[in-house]
Amino acid sequence: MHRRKRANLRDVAERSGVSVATVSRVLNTPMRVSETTRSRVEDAIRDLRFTRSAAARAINTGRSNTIGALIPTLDHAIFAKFLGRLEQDLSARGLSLLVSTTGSDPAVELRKAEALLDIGVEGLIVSGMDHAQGFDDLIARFGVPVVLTSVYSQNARYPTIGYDNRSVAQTALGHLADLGHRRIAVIHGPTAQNDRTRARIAGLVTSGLPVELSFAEGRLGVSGGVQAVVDLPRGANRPTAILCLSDVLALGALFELNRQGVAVPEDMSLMGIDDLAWARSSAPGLTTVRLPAEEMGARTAVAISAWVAEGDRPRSERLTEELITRASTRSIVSTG
Amino acid sequence: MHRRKRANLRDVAERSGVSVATVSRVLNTPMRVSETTRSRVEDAIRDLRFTRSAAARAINTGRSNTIGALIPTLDHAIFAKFLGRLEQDLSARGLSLLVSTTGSDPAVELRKAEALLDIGVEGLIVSGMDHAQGFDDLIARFGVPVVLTSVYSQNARYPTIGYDNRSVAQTALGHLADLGHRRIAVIHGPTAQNDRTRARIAGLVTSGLPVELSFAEGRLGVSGGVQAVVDLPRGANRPTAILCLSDVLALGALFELNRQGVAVPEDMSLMGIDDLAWARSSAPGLTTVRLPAEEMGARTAVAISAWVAEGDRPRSERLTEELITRASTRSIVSTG
DNA sequence: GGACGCGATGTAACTAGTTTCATCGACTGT
DNA sequence: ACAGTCGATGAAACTAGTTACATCGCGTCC
Repeated sequence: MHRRKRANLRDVAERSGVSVATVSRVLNTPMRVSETTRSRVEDAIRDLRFTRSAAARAINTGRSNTIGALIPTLDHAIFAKFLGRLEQDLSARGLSLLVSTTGSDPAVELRKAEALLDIGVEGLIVSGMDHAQGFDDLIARFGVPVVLTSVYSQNARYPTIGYDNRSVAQTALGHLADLGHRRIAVIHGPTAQNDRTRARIAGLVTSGLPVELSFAEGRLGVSGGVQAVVDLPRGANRPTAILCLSDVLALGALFELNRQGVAVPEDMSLMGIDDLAWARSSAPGLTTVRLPAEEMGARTAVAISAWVAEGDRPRSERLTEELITRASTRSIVSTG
Repeated sequence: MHRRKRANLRDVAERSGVSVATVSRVLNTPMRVSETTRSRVEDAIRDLRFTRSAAARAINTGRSNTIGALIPTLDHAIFAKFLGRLEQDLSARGLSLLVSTTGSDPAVELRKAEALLDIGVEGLIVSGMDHAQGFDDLIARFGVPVVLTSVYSQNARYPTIGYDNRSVAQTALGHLADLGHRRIAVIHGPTAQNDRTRARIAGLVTSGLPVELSFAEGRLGVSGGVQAVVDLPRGANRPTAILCLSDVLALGALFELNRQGVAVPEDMSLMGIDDLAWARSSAPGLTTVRLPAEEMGARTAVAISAWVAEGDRPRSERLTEELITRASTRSIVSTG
């Protein structure tokens, strides 16, 4: 059975004995239609199970009520949190969210951005500062609002809504330095094509704090944290604290330290960045830097919807990170 | 500055001195246009930075190249995995994915389904069997393909692509029973409005295995697992194994057991369901039942795209779960 | 050399809505 | 009683494409 043709405005107009203009008014500005004809039209709409074609609306109003988001991956809870809230808050404003994942590959990002724009998104939400050559041209061609998230910068080409990644990393390192740690191992995800990780590392390197840092790069996931701890130097070089630039890495580190019988925080302080949901519940609770992912989603929803609906280009917003001190870190001198 | 009006087909036609039909042909069936005019038109397209209006295309072709997905939450990694793969594979087939989260609330689901259909999705992907009253009417009204995921059933109203949740739970319980466990605590998420959790519990209750089960419901998250273990009975009633109906609950349980100094698996066997990425890396590695979330995403992409493009209504597909034995469970008799 | 076929192109109808402008009738004010 | 105003409605233009059908050369075949 082929689906029978859906009723359109003309059908409704014919059935209710009015013009298409009147039907359109019933749908858009019902107060301008007399009570009697309105109810007649509404009956016809119900009888014919009529639904407006979104495409036809879009062609006239120029609005698709759709926003596109380009994110590196859904596999990382921090993006999932952001996206979940973004979707909710956009939905509350009558906008739907088209999601595309890029795997952190700028070429893929460019391709998917074009696909989203072709589909007709009214605005685009993109992670990070660095994008493929040609990205700006593409945006200019479509003349569509773009906001950058997970980063904050005053002089970016597009408004940014996010945190200052250098500062985030320094907040974390400052805590460890305050506790007296001087040899600190930093575990981070891939730096290639990830400006946020690079900014965090830059923040650490330029912190000016009296610490000696060693860096280990692993894949961004629990297994990356495990591996980095396996490779940790022993003996005199051994760090007294581990700073993971992402909580998932810290989870892996915690597992591996457990496996090795290294007590946290007695024998090793451990710290993450993100404050994922489990960080509060882990044993020991994970000291971390809370990134306001949900708030970022909420603010981004507000900003982009105002931009597409009223044309208000938003300002960049800096969301502040927060040090969350739990049981996984302790002072180096309190050993005795 | 107002964005200047975007060029349309007529503009391109005028500039290149051909009719709109010819321009349309250059875009859709370039081989039917002579080389010379084609390049002339292509130049005009480039000069005017012309891009087809997706809405206008959709109105004519009846295709929006968009699929909607309704999922309970993005906060749970199993859905994120599914969705990530689904998006990738749809994208490879030229389809974009509109994501809506429902928070497991059928009323919200219904509302969001309607929003997606209004926007013009060509197909809908929905989790689970149970939906709000009115859902079927809505689908019928739009006459749009729907596939149900995370569940498998031969006699559902729509094709299902997923696993048999009763069987999944029985696979897990069977493993514990085989190891000799007789008193088993089951930790699960909310059963209200979650047919999958209910199906798993039903599978356990009707397993016919010689076990004594106790059930604890908590919120679906790490903290839910923690709390359930805190509440675990002591003394003679104490179970010898814990079965969590989701890995996130197992993670919470593991943390709390760690905190209590209960050795896993020596003093307590622990098992999950899902096989999330970290389950391999945890200390000890988590015995679990692998749910093929990614494969589900891939299969769903294939099924729905064939349905919307060629009209092939897919059959339901049962994806099989797999027992993954790791270090968190051990035989009850091997204590001595 | 005229009919035939074919590729290339144009004209105009068509998709499903929104919106402008004109019209009509009823009510108000003088 | 007659102009002025207002609310309700309709006709038709308009959005930006696709596509069926018509037309126009041009080379080929008989």
